[in-house]
Amino acid sequence: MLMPVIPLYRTDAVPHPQAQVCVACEVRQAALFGALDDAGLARIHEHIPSTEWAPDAVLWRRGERGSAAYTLRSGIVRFERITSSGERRIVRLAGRGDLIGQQALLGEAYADEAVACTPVRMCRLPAPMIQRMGAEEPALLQELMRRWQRAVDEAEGWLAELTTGPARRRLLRLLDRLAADAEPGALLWMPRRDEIGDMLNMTVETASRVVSQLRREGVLTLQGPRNATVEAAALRAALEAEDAG
Amino acid sequence: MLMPVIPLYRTDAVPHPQAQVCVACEVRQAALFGALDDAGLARIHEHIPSTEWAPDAVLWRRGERGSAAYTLRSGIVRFERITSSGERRIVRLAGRGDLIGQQALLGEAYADEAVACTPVRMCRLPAPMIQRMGAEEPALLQELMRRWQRAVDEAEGWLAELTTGPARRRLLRLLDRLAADAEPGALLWMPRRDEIGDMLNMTVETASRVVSQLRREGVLTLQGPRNATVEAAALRAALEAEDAG
DNA sequence: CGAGCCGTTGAGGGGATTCAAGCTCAGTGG
DNA sequence: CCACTGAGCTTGAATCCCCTCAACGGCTCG
Repeated sequence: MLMPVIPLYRTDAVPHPQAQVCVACEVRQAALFGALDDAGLARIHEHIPSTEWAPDAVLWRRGERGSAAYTLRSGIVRFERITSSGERRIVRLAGRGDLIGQQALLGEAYADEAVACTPVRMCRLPAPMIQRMGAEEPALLQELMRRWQRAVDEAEGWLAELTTGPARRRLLRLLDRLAADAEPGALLWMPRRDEIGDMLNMTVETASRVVSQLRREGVLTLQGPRNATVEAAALRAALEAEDAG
Repeated sequence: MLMPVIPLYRTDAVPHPQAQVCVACEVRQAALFGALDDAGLARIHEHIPSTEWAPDAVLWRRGERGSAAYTLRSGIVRFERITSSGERRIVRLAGRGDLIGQQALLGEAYADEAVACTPVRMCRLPAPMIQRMGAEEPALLQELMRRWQRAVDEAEGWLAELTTGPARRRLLRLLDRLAADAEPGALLWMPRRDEIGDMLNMTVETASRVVSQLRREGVLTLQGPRNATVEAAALRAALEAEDAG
C-alpha cells in the first residue's frame, strides 16, 4: 500500500489560493497579470478582492487619492470631467480587461470622475502590492507602462475620431467602438442620450434625432432602454458613406 | 608653495562628462532626470546627443518604430493624426521639459506623427540606456510612469477644454495654454491658422475671423507671422465672460 | 513677375442649438 | 385604482453659429 507523498521541503511550492484564482481568471490574458507566467502568479500571496457596482455608481471622484488600481472584469466605466465653463465632458470609456485608476500607483489624485455605466465587476490591486511585485518581476512594470501608453492612445484616438465631423458620423463611430468592445454574443450597451451628448459634444436633442434616424434606417435596433443590436453590414456601409463624402 | 592635489585612487569618482552636462541642464528640474540626484546622474556614462530641428521638421511618422525617447529642451512639438475620413487632427502639444516618444521604450510603433512647430532642441535618450538605468534607479521608473500619466491627463484635458463650446471660447483657451507654457519673457508662439483649425476643430476661415476679432479687441497683438503677445488681463476677462455666459 | 502660400473678409446656406411641447414609463401616494 | 410627478426620449419650429464658396492682398521664392 502506498503512503501519501509528504514533501520534506518546499511545501510553499503549492500555489497560493489567490494565485489559483488569478490563473483561472476569465480576463487573465487581457489583464495586467497576463504578463506573468504561472510561476509569477504563484507569488501572489495577497487577497485580491473582487467588487461589484451597480450602474451609475461613482467609483471615485476628481481630486480623490486612491490606494489601488483596478482590473475591469466586466462592464463599462466612463471617465468624465467638468469643463471650466461647467459642462460635463466624457473623455474615455474603459471595458473588459482594462486597467483603471493607475494614478493611485503614483500617489496622484484622480483628475477625472469614474462612473459605472453598466453593472461592473472589478478586482482591486493595492498599490503596495503592485510596487512589491514590480520590483520582483520587471515584466510587470513593462506591462504597466504598456497600459499607460494604451490609455494615451485611447484618449488621442477618441479625440481624433469622436470629435470631428457631423453628428451622424460621430455617432456611427461611437457605435462602431461599442460594438467592437461588446462582450461577444451579448447585446451592446446603449448609452443614455445625454451620455451620448457629453461623449460626442452634441445636445441631447441632436443625439436623439440621430439615434432615431439610424433606427429608421435599420442600422440600430433598441432592445430595451439600455441595450441594442447593430446591423454590422449596415453600420459599415454607413461609415464608409460618411468617410467618402 | 602648494602642489596640485593628485588623487591616488578612485579617479572614477570624477563625474563623467555627460553627467556634468546633465547637472547643468537648463531643464533638468522639469526633465526626466530631475528624479535623479547628482550621484544618480554621475552614472550616466553614455553620450546623450542634443539635436536641433527647424520648424515643420517631421520628428517621426505614424507607424515608425523609434529607438529612443526625447527630452524637449526648447520649442514646441505637435502630435497629429489623420482621421479615418482623411482630416488632420492635432491631438496634443509638447513644450519645454516634456518627455516625448516614450512608446519607443516599449518597442511600440508611434500612433501619431510628431512635427516641430518652432525651432526645437531635444536630447536623445536611447531606449537601452533608460532600461538599464531604470533597473538601477527605481526612482527613474517612477518618474517615467509619472510622465505617462501626465500625457494621459494632457490628452484628456485637451479633449475637455479645447473641443467644447463656441469657436471664440476654444481659441481663448488655447491662447491661455500657450501663454502658460511660453518660455518666460519671450513672445508666445502663434500657430498658423490651419494649425489652429486642426487643433480646435474649426475651418481656417473661422480661425482667422476669431483671431482678427481678438486682435481688434486688444487681447492679442501679432508680432510677425509666427509670434504674438497677449494682454493677460484682457484674456482673463474674455475667458470669464465666456464661462459666465 | 507670375506662382503659390498664407491670411483676411464677404455672402449665402446648412447643420446643430435653442426653445417648446408631448410622449412613455416607473414610482408615489391619495 | 388612478391622478400626480419627474426622468428620459422624441419631435417640431425658429434661430444662429459655423462652414462653404469665393475673391483679394501681402509676401516669399523660383
